[in-house]
Amino acid sequence: MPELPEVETVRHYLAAVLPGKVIGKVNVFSQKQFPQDPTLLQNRQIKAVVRKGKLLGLRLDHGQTLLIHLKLTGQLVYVPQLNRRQQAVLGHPLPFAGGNRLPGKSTRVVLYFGQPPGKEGALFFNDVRKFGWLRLVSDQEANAAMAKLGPDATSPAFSLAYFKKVLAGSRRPIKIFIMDQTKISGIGNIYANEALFRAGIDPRRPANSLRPAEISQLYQAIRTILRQSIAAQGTSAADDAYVQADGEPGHFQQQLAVYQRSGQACPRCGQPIKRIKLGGRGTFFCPHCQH
DNA sequence: TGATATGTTATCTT
DNA sequence: CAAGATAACATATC
Repeated sequence: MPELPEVETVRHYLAAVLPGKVIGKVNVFSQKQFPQDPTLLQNRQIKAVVRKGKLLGLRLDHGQTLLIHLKLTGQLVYVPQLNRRQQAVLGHPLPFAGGNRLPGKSTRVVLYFGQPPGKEGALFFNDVRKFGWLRLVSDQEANAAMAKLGPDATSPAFSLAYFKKVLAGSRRPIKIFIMDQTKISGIGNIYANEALFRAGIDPRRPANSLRPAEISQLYQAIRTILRQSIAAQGTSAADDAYVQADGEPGHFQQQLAVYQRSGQACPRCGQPIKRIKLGGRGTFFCPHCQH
């Protein structure tokens, strides 16, 4: 699942290779996901790669930004060298993209860089479930879209004081609350479960029922988990399409304590991890350690 | 075969 | 009116 650490890992990689490159040919295989005229991107130079929460943006010249959301199964893979048929061959199969060749079965949009197309590499947007999207907007519109999101969970704007304030105003289950992108952006199902385990808090607790010490623990847990996952290049869980921008999986799945571990031993107490549904979503926790 | 998983948003309900 | 709950989206997998 591309959540904050996964999107940040992709952003970090792309920020090292894309700025300065000029978009040449653009292929759109799924119009629903990029409904605009592909030629609008032609001959445009990439200036920077930005992110807030799970939303990515390629800042272009002419005061425009290509916003990208990976949703559930989106992948952004950059390949520096293409063969004569404009194909990329990776060292190993790409989960959900249908093998190790790009474009593949689930490739939806391709941006080719340089002239002839692909001479300076290509960026492949793959997405099995077609929930992800690309949208070219003005910088102002991009800023507005990002302003609609709550403070990024890794930014200073997400302060303990802010967290206390917004929690006080909601009776929703704490797990659902911390996944609300308008309150805090970047936390999805994996890290909501992991942060609550680390903080020892039951995911069903009403947000406004947390005591100051618990809020503090959860705040620290969120920051720690996200930092550790970014350091591990994100989580490529079971049945998860997430890969880094070079096509390699992340490593944080090795450190997961509860996510997708129902029935297995809690790493702290050894009791089995339980799975319930909250807001229609899978929720994993240790009934013995989380209250 | 049909239930399941998932992030976000539109829409419905309280 | 606002907060909260739920359906819808797409598709591979079990």
